[in-house]
Amino acid sequence: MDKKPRNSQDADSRKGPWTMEEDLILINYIANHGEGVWNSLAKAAGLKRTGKSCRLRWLNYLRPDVRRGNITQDEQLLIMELHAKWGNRWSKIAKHLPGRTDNEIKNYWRTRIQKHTKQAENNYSAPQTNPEVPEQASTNQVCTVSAADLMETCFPLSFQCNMMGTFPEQLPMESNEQSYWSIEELWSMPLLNVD
DNA sequence: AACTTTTTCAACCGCGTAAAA
DNA sequence: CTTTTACGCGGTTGAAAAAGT
Repeated sequence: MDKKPRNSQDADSRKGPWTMEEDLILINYIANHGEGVWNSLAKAAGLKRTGKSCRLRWLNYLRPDVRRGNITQDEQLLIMELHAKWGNRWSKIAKHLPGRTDNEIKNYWRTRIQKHTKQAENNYSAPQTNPEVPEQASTNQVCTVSAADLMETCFPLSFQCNMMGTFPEQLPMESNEQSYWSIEELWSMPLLNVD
């Protein structure tokens, strides 16, 4: 019957999906005043949103340089490489993928990569109750096969070396021999030479 | 064509840390 | 120096879309 025993701060802030009006207000405000200082920005712009919400909306969606949609093969591989190195440091990983947000990469990893990793794992070690979690990149990962292991298993060494140093924004793409696999091909690979 | 299950992804939450008071 | 407030990050959720039956 009553409302917000809130901190007076975000007393009655809206939640849920952003409307087009809200988007426009935010875009317009930032165009005129710049981004940052999100709490006061939210108020000043007249948005009934928390600063947090504004920040997220701007960073992940409205910012002019966000690039959403299809992750390229290069990006897939880069994500795998960096995740193998750093674990779930999404923000850090995102810094190496221009236009991609931590949120998107995190989503991508969980839905497209982690799922398949688990599947692959189950395929070669089904009856194992508690497989060893490889100690990996400081953060706890939910997946039990690290991307590093997977890479090791799936990629020819020469290719790995190729990737690790300077990641190819432009590698010889259409060379005669296959240097890349699509993520689908990748996951369908046998994984049997893991003992 | 209608219903059910699965997948995707925008947005929320809590927590740790940094900055301000 | 201590307390409060803001920020940024990573984990998680749930509605909508897509895929399956």
